[in-house]
Amino acid sequence: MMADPSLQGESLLFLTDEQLRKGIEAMFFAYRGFTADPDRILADLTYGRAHHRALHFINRTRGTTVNNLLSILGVTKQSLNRVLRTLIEDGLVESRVGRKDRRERHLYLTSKGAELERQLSEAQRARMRSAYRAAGPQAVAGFRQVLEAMMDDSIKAQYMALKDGRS
Amino acid sequence: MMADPSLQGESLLFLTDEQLRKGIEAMFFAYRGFTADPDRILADLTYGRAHHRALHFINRTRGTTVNNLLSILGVTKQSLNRVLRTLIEDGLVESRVGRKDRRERHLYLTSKGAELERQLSEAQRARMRSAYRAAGPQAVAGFRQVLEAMMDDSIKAQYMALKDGRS
DNA sequence: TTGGAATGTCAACAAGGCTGACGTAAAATG
DNA sequence: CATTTTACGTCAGCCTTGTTGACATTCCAA
Repeated sequence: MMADPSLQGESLLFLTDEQLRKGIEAMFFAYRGFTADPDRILADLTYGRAHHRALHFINRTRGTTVNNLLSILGVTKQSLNRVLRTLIEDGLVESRVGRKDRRERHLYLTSKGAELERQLSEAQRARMRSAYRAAGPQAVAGFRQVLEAMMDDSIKAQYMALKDGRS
Repeated sequence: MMADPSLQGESLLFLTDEQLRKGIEAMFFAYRGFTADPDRILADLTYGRAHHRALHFINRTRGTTVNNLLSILGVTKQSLNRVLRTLIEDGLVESRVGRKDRRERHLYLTSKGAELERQLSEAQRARMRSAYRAAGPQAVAGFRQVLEAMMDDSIKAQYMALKDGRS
C-alpha cells in the first residue's frame, strides 16, 4: 500500500510518464472487470452491452425522450433505434407518445424490463461494492474525483446533471 | 467537495445503491473521455482502438510473443491477427521468428510504429495528467486502489505482472 | 401555411468481436 | 524415432454495434 513514491506527499512533481501509464493500464483492465458481470448475463440472452446501457439510462431517467437518451449515450439515432426496437418488441421497454409534444416518444421500462435491469445492475453493483469496501472510503472519494476530472467537458455536464438531480 | 455524506468518516456503512450507481456512471462517462483523444487521432488513419491497444502493449512488452499479447488483450487470435497483419503490412510492427523457439513470433515496433504509439499515448497521458493534477495525489492513490480492486482476479494478475516488472 | 424539429425506417457499410476448420512448423514427449 | 502438442497463420462465416445518407411522417411554431 502506498508503495509508489510519486503518490506520497503534497505535490505531484514526480508525475512521470511511468506513473501515468500505470493509471492508463489500470483503467483499461478495470473497465474489463466493470463490464464482465453484466456481459456474462447478457451473453445468454440475445442482448449486448448496448442493450444494457439503454436499459440503465431509461431506468435512471424515466420517461426520457429518445433525443435525450441519444445525447446521454453518445450514439446515432439509427444505432440506438435498432437496440430500442428489439427492447420494445421483446416487451422490455414501452414507448409512449408525448402528451405535450406528440412527436416525442417517452421511454419506460416494463416490469419485465425493470427486472432485467435490476439483475444487470445488481451484478455490476456487487463488484463495485466489493471494490469500494476493499479500497476504503477515502480511496472511493479519490476515485470519483479523478474520474470526473477525466471526462470531456460536454460529457461531464451530462454526468453532473444526472448525478444528483432528476431530469 | 466531499459533499457526499457516505464518503465521510471511517466506515462505509452508508454505501447505498445510489452511491454505487454514481460510481458506475462515473466509470462509464470517464471511459469515454479516456478513449476520446486517441480515437480522434485514429479516425484520420485507417486504424481503430484495437490497433491502439496492440501498439500500446507491443511497446510496453517489447519482443512479446503473439500468445502473450493475446492473453493481455483478451481477444481471439483471429481477431488480433487481423489487426496485427495490417500493422505489419503498413510497417508499424515487425514480427521476428523466435531464436530459442522458432514457432514463436516476437513483436517489435518499428520507428514508424513507435512514432504513432508515442503520439497516441501522449494524447492519452495529457488527459490523465490533467485529471491527476486536478484531483491531487491522494485522490490518485485512491483511484488506483479502486481500479485494482475492480479487476477480475485473472486480469489483475496480468496487470500486476505488467505494472512493475518487465516480461 | 409553411418551415423546421423530432422521430422512425431503409439501405449500405465498417470495425472488431466471435467460432470452426485447416495447415504448417517446430518443440516436447513417449 | 514416432507421435502429440503447441504456436501461429489463415480462410470463411457470423454477430453486435457503430457509422452515413436518404427519405417519410408527424406536428409544433413562426
